[in-house]
Amino acid sequence: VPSPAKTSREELIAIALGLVEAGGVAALTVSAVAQSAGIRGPSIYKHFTDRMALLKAAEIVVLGELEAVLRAGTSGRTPSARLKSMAATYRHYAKRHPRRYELIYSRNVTDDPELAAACRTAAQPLFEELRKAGVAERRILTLSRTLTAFLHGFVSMEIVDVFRLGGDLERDFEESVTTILRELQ
Amino acid sequence: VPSPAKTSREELIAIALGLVEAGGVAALTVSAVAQSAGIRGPSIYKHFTDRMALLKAAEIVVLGELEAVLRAGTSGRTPSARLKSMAATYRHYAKRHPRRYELIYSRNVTDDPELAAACRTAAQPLFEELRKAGVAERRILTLSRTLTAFLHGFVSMEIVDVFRLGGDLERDFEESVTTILRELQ
DNA sequence: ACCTGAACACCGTTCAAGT
DNA sequence: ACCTGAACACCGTTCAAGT
Repeated sequence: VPSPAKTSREELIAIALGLVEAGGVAALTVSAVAQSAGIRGPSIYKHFTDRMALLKAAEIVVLGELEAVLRAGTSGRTPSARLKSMAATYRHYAKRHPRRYELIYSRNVTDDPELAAACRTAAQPLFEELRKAGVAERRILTLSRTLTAFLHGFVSMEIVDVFRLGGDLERDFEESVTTILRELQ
Repeated sequence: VPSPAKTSREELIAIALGLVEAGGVAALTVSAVAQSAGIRGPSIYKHFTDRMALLKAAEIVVLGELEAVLRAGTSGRTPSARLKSMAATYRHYAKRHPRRYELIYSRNVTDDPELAAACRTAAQPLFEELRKAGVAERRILTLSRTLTAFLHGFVSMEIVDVFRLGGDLERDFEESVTTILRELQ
């Protein structure tokens, strides 16, 4: 006689994301997820092997969301304009959802093939734009690394507020992107 | 009748750094530090207000170390060569001490004036080199942000091994730095 | 002044028992 | 098949008691 499911994998992931959004990665505890779902802590283990698996599932959702946001936020006529709008979109996503963003790079899970695939998917829009921009094939990987490293570094330092030295962050961000993409005329 | 001190603030910080080096930030527990120092967990609170204070003290040590390493590792005749060697030094420090590096950006402590001061100190060598390189004063803050954001982003993605797409990371790093510093003739 | 054991409220996780 | 309570080994932290 099976006991009826009070929740589902999908609902648990949604709850997990809500907890992260509200209180950061540390707030994503097995007990808190269970409580929100109306079950007891141990029951979580019927849906996920452990807390890390829950974290991983949430990370994959965020990476998919980021990809969609990047695609939707990229506009402009020139390749340069499109890449700049994509960079701005990346930054705004991270600033609007700092907890979700930090989840991606919290690296609780390492060396996971599914997560690696999700990372590549999230990076896809950038590759496509660089290709459309006519960047030489052997230059694409390098330039994408320059840009993603800068974007990740800038927004994570901004979220954490390392930039306490004043100045105009909007302007600095734009000038930085312009510097990095200078070769695109 | 005072009970004799079995340890000191300095020893506890050294132990804390050793634990981070060995097992990451999560391995820095109050009990583990206490055990290494030959005292019981609760006694830690006679030396530090809480675990965060211990973390903060360790972070400050690492930031000081980073500054010293950057100063020692910067060489070359031209401004461009000096900045490139500083960038390479930064990367090598992070790769050699990934756990210590991640401690700096783990951001367990936020909005702390002492920590902010230590961050500024660690960033000082870069400002000095940019100034020596003759970069216009109103451009220094922007360019330093471009470079530090890139450096932090690159090494943290490298540590975590997001770069699973092959290619030559050494070359990509150097080309990226060259791109960012292009304006230095 | 510093160290201690006992205690508290929390973790993640396992497991036998329920339905 | 899923949920439960009890249990375990861990956290960080407080506090009264020791010296």
